Amino acid sequence: MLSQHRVDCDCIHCLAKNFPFSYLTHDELELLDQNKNIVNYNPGEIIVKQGSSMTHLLSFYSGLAKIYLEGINGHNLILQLIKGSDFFIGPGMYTDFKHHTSIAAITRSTACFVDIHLYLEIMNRNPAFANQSLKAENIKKIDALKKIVSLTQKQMPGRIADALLYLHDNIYGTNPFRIDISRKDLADMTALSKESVIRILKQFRDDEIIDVKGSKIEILDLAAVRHYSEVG
Amino acid sequence: MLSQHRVDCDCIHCLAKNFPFSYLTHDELELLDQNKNIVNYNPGEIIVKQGSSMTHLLSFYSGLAKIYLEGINGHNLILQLIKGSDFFIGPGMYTDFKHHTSIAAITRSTACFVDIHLYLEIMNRNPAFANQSLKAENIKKIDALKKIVSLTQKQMPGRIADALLYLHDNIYGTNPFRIDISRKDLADMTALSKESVIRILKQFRDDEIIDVKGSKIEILDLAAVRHYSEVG
DNA sequence: GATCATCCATGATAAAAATCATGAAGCCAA
DNA sequence: TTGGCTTCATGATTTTTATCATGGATGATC
Repeated sequence: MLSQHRVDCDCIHCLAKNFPFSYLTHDELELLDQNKNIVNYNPGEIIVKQGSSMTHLLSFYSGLAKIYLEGINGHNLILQLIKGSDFFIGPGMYTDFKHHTSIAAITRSTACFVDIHLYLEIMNRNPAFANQSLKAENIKKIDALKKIVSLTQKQMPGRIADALLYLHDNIYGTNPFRIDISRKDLADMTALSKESVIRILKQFRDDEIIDVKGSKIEILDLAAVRHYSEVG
Repeated sequence: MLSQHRVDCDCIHCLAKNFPFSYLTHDELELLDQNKNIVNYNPGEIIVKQGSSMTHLLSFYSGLAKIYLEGINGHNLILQLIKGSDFFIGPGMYTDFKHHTSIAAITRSTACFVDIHLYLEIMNRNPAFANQSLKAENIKKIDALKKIVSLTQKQMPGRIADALLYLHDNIYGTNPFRIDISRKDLADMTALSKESVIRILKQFRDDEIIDVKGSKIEILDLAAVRHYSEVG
């Protein structure tokens, strides 16, 4: 049944459009194509495990997955969601060459793996691509700083507002949107307990800021959500 | 009185030893040397202001400073301390070319500024240096991930333990050590209130894990501190 | 369609941490 | 030395959030 996934892709047409791969030459893309490795995943399956060796880089092809930190006492913290056509380089690159986060599929997903040695080779001979990779990494670092502020300086309504805005702006892009993640995942995104998540969602619904029906969420008052996000 | 600071340095002898500058050629170091800009700061003075344009990069020459995020409602969060010979590239590099953190002197400090265009030029023509810069940035990103875990999943004793270990291992390197930062700064490092910091320090002292006399801190039971750091 | 498992929801309670209030101690400057 | 200022310290109280307990809804499986 996994054959329903489309796996016959080539890097020239797939990666060429994506930042930072748009800076690669045709030859370099063909090199990647000959060394790629496509894998399908069912919901819940682990794609990358924190602590394992970083032998390949991940170009996420389709589906939805969560990038998360395995913390203390079994607590996970979801750093970001990743959807079709996102490229992922972990911070273990150039340092200890281990994965410092885990990635798990939320929906059925397809991922494309690129050998890390090939990536390094291309990095060394294509400075423009190296610069753009730096840029991509720094954007993630800015996001991480925002996340630290959100998680340490905002209280529950502000953090839930941030999660709702993230899902709306970055993942689904529609309103209403149907979330594929559980309340537990929302809790792991906001570093709250799942009961607290449910309580704030109920409070937002009672205040007619959002409408929640199961997994379907509609933002009724975007300005109010943004306000909660800003004041904390 | 600022003339007490030594300001007659040259990049060839100063930067050549420091990662990632050890990967630069003699000519490149001379280029830096001709374009450097040395500034002295008194305690409390702002060296880099969050939100300002990133026109120069900072090579911290001597003293002690704090790199912090200006958050919500006047709350600051100290990400790291920076001491002599540390090089600082912010995540605004390659993205919006703005500073996303502020840096303020804690003790009298001297900083050396490098024009960003020059840095970018060297990055483009020296791939080995570019790779090492990536490495330096990724090490900071790993630290940021650890910080997120510390601040979101550990409670007060674990976070204070982390701060004590950071000061001991990374900043002062001696035991006992005399901290230059206030209790308020410790609070900003751990995202706690200053009263809570004082209470945990007192608890650690009562438990004979540390000895605190004003700004002098001695770790009496390093294993206990590490244990608090690990279990949260 | 009954059973089981998982997720969602909600109230009651407990724990964690912030805030408030108040002094004490240290440090300068006049 | 005195007064003023900042930092440090500590107890009382309140706020915030997690945990616990329980029940309902939903969905898959046989």
